[in-house]
Amino acid sequence: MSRRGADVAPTATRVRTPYAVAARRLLRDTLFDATRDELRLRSWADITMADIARLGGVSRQTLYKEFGSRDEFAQAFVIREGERFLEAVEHAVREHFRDPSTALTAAFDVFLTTAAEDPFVRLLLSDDGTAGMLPLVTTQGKPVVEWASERLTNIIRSGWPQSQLDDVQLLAECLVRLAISYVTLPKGSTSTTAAAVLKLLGPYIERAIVSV
Amino acid sequence: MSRRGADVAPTATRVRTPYAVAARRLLRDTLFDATRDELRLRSWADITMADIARLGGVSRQTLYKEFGSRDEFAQAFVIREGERFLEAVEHAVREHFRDPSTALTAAFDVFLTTAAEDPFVRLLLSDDGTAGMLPLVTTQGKPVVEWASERLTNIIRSGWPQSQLDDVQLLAECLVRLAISYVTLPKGSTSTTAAAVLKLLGPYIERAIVSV
DNA sequence: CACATTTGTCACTTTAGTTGACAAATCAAG
DNA sequence: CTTGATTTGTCAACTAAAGTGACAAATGTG
Repeated sequence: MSRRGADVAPTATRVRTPYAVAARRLLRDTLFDATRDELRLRSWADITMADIARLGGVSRQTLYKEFGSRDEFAQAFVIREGERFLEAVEHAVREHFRDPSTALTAAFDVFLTTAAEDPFVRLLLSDDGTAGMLPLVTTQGKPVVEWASERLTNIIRSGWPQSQLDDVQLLAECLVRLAISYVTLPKGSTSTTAAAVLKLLGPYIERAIVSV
Repeated sequence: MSRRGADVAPTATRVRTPYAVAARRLLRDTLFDATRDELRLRSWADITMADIARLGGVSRQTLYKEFGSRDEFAQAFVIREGERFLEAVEHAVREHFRDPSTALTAAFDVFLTTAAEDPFVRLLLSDDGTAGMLPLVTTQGKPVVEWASERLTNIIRSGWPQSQLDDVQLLAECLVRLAISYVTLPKGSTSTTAAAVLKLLGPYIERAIVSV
């Protein structure tokens, strides 16, 4: 078993997550989890970087090395929390990948429902303003919106590959923005909202996605 | 939030696994998992330490640092695999913690069944002799037996705290030895075997565990 | 305004993991 | 049973990751 190049035999070897990669993810997850738990007790403003490091069993320095600053950490944290919703959305879309309209409605509904029930989101909304993390999905929400839009774009494109990229990007970004808006400021039931959004975007979808 | 001594407040703070600990466990798990998968393709004798390290995405040296030698690694691996069975056993015991006899029968049965269905155990038994890992649970099985005995002792003692320690240790060790024996060389159905063992050990249990 | 805390950064130490090398043991082939 | 190749186990030297203590600058808070 010499150590040159393509070793042994490529016998359908499943891609194994190498330790180094897994360890990095573990580090991030540990810190994220610590933060989420701590957020149940204290507001984001009250939690210092030193706290997070200590709770994760890591030095403050490693925390800063992994995430450049307090803000970056918060961004990453919000995105990680958001991933849960995007997974729900992805699932909902895949169940209706033939009919874009139904898919949109189902996905939007699922998103709003999941979000409304999520403890972290409730915390985020019960926020009195300056103290918490709310700005991270609104005034300073650029990274989150960009991330979610890209994620959603991929979901849509994987279901409707014939669609035009920029059309989908536009749709995805606006959907993300609407979703955030309706989560932070709900109006009516989730299904009503979903139906309304479909009414609004249905025609565009008809043109850009369906009839290509 | 000064950084002295017992910080903040001991507000029922759940014990969070610190990163360093989790990372170490991750390292071991990564290597164990790699080995288990590889064992489906090649025999233990054919798998070199270099292979394991490479599959785990780690240098051969770290592998040796974590486990002193090939043998120690194998021991640890077998024990990790065995942990699954002990969990099943623990569960079975806890369901009958009032009646030792029933607990024993159920646990023994569950153990034999779980083991018989386990892919790794099947591999271990389909072993032609010198090539595989079989010696690790028999002729060189001291660490495994000791580990399993201690584990089982704790399970029993947690259910029957009034029992005498050495009585339980004896019982546990013999149960472990019998279990290994009946796994490697089955005879009759699992329930028949379990009943037979109960018949054998029932009187001892009656004396040592029940009537104290 | 003055005081205390927190952030972000730096230079330094320690620790974990990598690399390449090597003798000794093991094994396969002739 | 001897040769040659492979593998094991160990080493010292190197690199990367994390920890430590200190500090100025920013930020709050009374």
